[in-house]
Amino acid sequence: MFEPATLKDIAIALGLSTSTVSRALRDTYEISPKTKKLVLEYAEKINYRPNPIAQSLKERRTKSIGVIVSEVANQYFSQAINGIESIAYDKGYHVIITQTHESYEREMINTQHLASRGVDGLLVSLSAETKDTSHLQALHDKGLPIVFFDRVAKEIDTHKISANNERGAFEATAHLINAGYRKIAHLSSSAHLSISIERLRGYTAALNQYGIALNPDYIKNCPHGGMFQEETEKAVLELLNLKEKPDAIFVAGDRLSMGCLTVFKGLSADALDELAIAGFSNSDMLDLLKYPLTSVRQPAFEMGQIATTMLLQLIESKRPVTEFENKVIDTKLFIR
Amino acid sequence: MFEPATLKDIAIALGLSTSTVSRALRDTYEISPKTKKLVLEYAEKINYRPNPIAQSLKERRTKSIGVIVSEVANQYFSQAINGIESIAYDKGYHVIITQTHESYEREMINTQHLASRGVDGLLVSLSAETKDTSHLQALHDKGLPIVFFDRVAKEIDTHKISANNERGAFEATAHLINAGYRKIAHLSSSAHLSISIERLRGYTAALNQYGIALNPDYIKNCPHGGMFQEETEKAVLELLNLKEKPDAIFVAGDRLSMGCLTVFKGLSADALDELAIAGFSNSDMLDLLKYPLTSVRQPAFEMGQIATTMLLQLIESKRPVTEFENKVIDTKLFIR
DNA sequence: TATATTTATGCAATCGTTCTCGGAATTACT
DNA sequence: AGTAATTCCGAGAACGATTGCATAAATATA
Repeated sequence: MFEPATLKDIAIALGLSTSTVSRALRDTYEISPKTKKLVLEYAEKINYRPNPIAQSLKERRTKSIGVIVSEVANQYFSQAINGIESIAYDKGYHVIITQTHESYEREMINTQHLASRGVDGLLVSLSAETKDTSHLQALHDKGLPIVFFDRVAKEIDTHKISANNERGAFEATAHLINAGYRKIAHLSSSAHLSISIERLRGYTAALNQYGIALNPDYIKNCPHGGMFQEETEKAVLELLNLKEKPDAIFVAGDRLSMGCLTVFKGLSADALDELAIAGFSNSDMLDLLKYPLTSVRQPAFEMGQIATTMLLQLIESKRPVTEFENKVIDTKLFIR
Repeated sequence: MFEPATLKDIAIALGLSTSTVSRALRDTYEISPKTKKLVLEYAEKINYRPNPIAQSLKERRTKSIGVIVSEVANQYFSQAINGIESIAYDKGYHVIITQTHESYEREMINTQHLASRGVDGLLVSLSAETKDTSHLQALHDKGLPIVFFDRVAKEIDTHKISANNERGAFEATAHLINAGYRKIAHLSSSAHLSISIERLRGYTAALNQYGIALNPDYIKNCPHGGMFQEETEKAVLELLNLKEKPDAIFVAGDRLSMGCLTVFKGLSADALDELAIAGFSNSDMLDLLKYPLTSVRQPAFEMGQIATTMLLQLIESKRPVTEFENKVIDTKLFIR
């Protein structure tokens, strides 16, 4: 079986003590250049690698960060993860990705799992089901660095980074209005998520600004963020069956946008006649779609990078950080 | 800061030794029921959790498996990862996902990283660039369990699971032939990948069976599997600029299929006149595309599950396994 | 009652590192 | 030459959990 060399092996081979070898490898000043060279060369020769587990045990850190997202099979998150990795690997940190599939229970399990596994920090985007964040609050209180991205917990005081959801939603809605639509519905994820609240705010602000009355019937929520297509389908059909049928829909999420289009596909052409759709999406296949989807795109990669930079800063800070940042980044509108 | 309770804390609190506490918690027969109860209740009360790092150091296993894929922002892989997780988490294993972005160098780095981090096993799908698999062979020789999925290394003797690429390719090509196309091109990933070889074989077999001569000009490879759109674009345009322009293309990969369609989008309608396309893809947005794409879909989730089951079997096997399985699973054709 | 056996617990080593001490050996200074 | 300062290195204790071995106490046996 697989037996990597240890400090002790080197020490014995060179007739030194493990302390000396350890110090030589970490380039401490108290070791003579001669000895250092000897050790370094031998270590190189036998391809010595310090055992990260022993190091973790000793140093009480794992050089790894945990990521909690709803699912990787989502363009926004997979792009954000790429951003996270790009920074983390640069700084020598491992990234452990976990998925909640929008379930509160899985979010708690994953949180526990990562915490007990001893990650040095957490990058979290809340699940659609999550209303109570005390599982995260508890860890944060115990000193575990946490940074929220995209779907943030407003009640937890830590670094947060999100897109300018309100403005993005405003722009998309305004675009629909400017294109002549007046009966604009809004399809959103679960109502309590930060992103849902902000996007709703942008939507209503746009209606307001253009003097369009808000119709409560036009607002539909999908508590599972589109994880269950039936939920999306029900919401869309309810909208289309209103006596005052909307002529446009502003959709608040990637998965929901796709779900919505999928519902459309099953409908006759005249049911969709002149029905416009705009929505948040980070897919890069939108140009290939049959049905044109004006999209609000989030800078996912950059958000991942920034979140990670913030987290590593928290992790590597000497003294406890008490000033927290709430960074907001602009989205981009792609008209189709 | 965050100081979890240790065995010692319990031992001191109850006036016992750490060994007794440890044994009580692991329910050893030599501890009296009285003491066990005492320890268990106290541990429960203070919410004791054994330190996994210390356990790993002692037991020489980490209860984690490493996954190497080209990228998670790929429907096939994200679905496979869901399958992997579903099994791994059930059995108490962590999953560490890494991405190669189709780069050989990153594959080596990730492999090293995971190995030194002490994962108990590896689930690997090779990068498009990888020709030499000695980095994996070396670890396998040292006893690290490895299971390949999708893009397998034929020269390494271990469990493997892949789709029936040859038959899938055959069916897709045959479908194009049956639909009346005769000048069928083939766009593929890097030529040395197992999946490329098998899909090419299926393609040629279909042509053969229907008595269509194979035209070498019709076969184009993209060494980076579509990671660089320019590469894909060049290949597609070369095909379309042939004097004997193909009337259909069979595409061997998910990303390539999308890349191909993206090229199409930039072309005039008559350049595409009667150009059919069929390809491997696990996207669930295909029905929403402007351009119909007949797809070969792999059972990604199941493949992830099976690969993980195989890996855990290797990991938990008492004696070294020498008989390896090469599992092949059927794909499914979706005609569009 | 004296000895053998069982039962229940503690001691100490171990996994691979890091780091605090302290102590040789060498060099510098009166 | 004798002392002080410097340079270099090793012993050993952590980190938290597991486990072989020893041993005290309790019980059984003669």
